[in-house]
Amino acid sequence: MKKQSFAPTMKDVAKEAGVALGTVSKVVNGLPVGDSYRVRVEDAIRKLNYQVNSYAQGLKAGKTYTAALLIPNTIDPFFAAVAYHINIALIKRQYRMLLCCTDYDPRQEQEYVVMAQQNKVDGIIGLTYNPGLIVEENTPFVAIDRPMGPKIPCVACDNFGGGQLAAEKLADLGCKHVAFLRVGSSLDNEPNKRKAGFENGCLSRGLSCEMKIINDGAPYEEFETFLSEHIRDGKLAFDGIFCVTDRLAWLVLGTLRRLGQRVPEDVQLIGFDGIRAFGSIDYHCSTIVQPISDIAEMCVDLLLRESALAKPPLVCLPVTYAYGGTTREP
Amino acid sequence: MKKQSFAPTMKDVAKEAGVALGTVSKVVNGLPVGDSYRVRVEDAIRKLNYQVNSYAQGLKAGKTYTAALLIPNTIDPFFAAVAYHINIALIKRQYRMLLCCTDYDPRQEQEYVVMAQQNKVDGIIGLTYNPGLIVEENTPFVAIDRPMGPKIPCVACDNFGGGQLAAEKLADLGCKHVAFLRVGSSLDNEPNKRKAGFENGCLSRGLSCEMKIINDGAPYEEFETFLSEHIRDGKLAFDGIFCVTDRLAWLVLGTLRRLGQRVPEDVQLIGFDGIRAFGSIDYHCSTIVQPISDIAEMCVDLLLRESALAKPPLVCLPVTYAYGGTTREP
DNA sequence: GAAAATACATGTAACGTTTCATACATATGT
DNA sequence: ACATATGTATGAAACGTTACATGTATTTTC
Repeated sequence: MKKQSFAPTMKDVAKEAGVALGTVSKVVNGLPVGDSYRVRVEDAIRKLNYQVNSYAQGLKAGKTYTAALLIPNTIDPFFAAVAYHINIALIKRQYRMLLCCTDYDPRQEQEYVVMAQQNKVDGIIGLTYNPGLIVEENTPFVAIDRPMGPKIPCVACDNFGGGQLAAEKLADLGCKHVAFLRVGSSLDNEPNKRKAGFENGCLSRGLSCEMKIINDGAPYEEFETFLSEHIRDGKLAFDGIFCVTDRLAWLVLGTLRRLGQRVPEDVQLIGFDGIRAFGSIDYHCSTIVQPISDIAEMCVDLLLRESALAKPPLVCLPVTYAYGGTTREP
Repeated sequence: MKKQSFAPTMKDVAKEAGVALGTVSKVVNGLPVGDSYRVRVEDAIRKLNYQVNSYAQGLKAGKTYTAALLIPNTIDPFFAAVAYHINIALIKRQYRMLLCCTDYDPRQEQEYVVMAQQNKVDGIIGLTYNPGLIVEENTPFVAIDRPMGPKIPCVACDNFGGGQLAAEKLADLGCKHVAFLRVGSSLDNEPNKRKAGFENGCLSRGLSCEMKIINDGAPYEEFETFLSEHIRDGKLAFDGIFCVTDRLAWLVLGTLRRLGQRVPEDVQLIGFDGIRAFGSIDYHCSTIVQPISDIAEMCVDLLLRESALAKPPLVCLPVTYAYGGTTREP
């Protein structure tokens, strides 16, 4: 048994075409080769149905043209959207994407980073809320949304400005008493910028604001309890609500309706992320839109840029407001 | 410049530990090595922070421990769920997943298949509705949901049985006049099994059934038009509706409410897929559940099985019915 | 205590590619 | 017609790993 795989190699092509190995390599890589040689090689390639072995290429080049994307899962529509746009941005540059789902598990996240290093992926783009993640110095890594330390570039949308924008919008739309709802992660001890921005916006616009933050393990019913406790004689104490994500906003929208509150007549609702679930207007909410496609492009740019930057940048991309039916407009 | 990459190799480790190259390899692969050698090698590995280069491994072994998953996108929650479960199934077997999003584009799909062959991924799992896709004989390929030809195994849920089950459920729940709604793909000329099963079920249970199928390019408003045309004096002509996917069911749920129909009081609604969007009861519908995790396991089993089967199987996994608030129970 | 058997570290070849110095053949100049 | 210059195909080395045949040191047996 000479060969275990039936796949033809460059050597086979060279023999078939009656040329040297190097000549085949040149043809495959589009380097200048005499025409008579070129056609002979091309014929042989077609005849044998030859495909380059990119693992041999990778070994030689020390490059793999593959990048890993670390996200918690593909189920959450926000992560799914990130995966989608990162994939597009990588494909544009002839890169492939190794998708690594971590389920928020720090152990798995660390394993994936090591695995990515072993695979010699050319870099890692990580959307993780794990501040303890250890990334080797020489591993190209770009963080999404959360800064991972002084050595690692991070691309995020303007979370603070988005929170502020939400407050201003609610103020513009006539709200007086608003609430901020959030599901916090127990692993994530960073102060929430959307909350900070919202608070700041409320302060400068004179809105009274109440916060309700539950932990990620807690049942979402806590929001229902919170809201129902703020209803007196059928009337909710808030005329505006800002939810930290669209996903939460959708849930709260259902909760509010179940509690007999009309949206946007009685209470206006703004989410964050700009996820258009299923492309349906039924699942819209008014929201602060993250420029996910720009974020993806920027991540890939930073990851694949030839020269490492002296100081890794913290990129902050602008957000916009989009009407989605849960506010009193237009 | 001796080395372009700073990553240490087995040779470096061997030199550091003062042992032979082969000994390092054995330690790395857990093969029996004398204890004194083992500790020396392990120390050297730690000291140099050595990581195996799996591209060299792949080149040597002709195996990459990577499989490609071909799906249209990660945005559709059904595809996202498939990606999630396939990933889990692959990880269990120490495989990694290369995710390839095709956007339903036959050209891209074909490109990805070739790319996958070049990468020498050990196999491809494809969820595609492209009957023209050319897959080389010797490329391990498993299709999800759609049979791709006599040479390629396919794993699907019991679509026909699911359609039938939906009809039976609606009949059991007292429906008399039902409708089937579907968004069809222009590329996909295969008869729809869910539709066939539903028709069959309606026939055997004496339900009158109307079909409305729009093409994937068409605006979803056509469903709204269709439904509103079947309302006379505020009363819908149907007391039960079966939608070909949950996604469509969610849309139709919104449409029905907008048309002043109560679900499930006036009309009962059943979807298909069993996707629990955002884990929220607000976005549930009663549905025929695909065993996505079983499908994923089965795909990976078939893909990685050592011995090729004489006749590639068409696996059909059973579906179940799940109550989700849009039918009159319990 | 010497010969045979065992155990295990060693080092080299091979995987399929790219690259670079070499060699050859053709074209140019005198 | 001869020497030089040009262009281009050639083939060997190298990338980092694994596996196997070889060699050496230790243990066992009578």
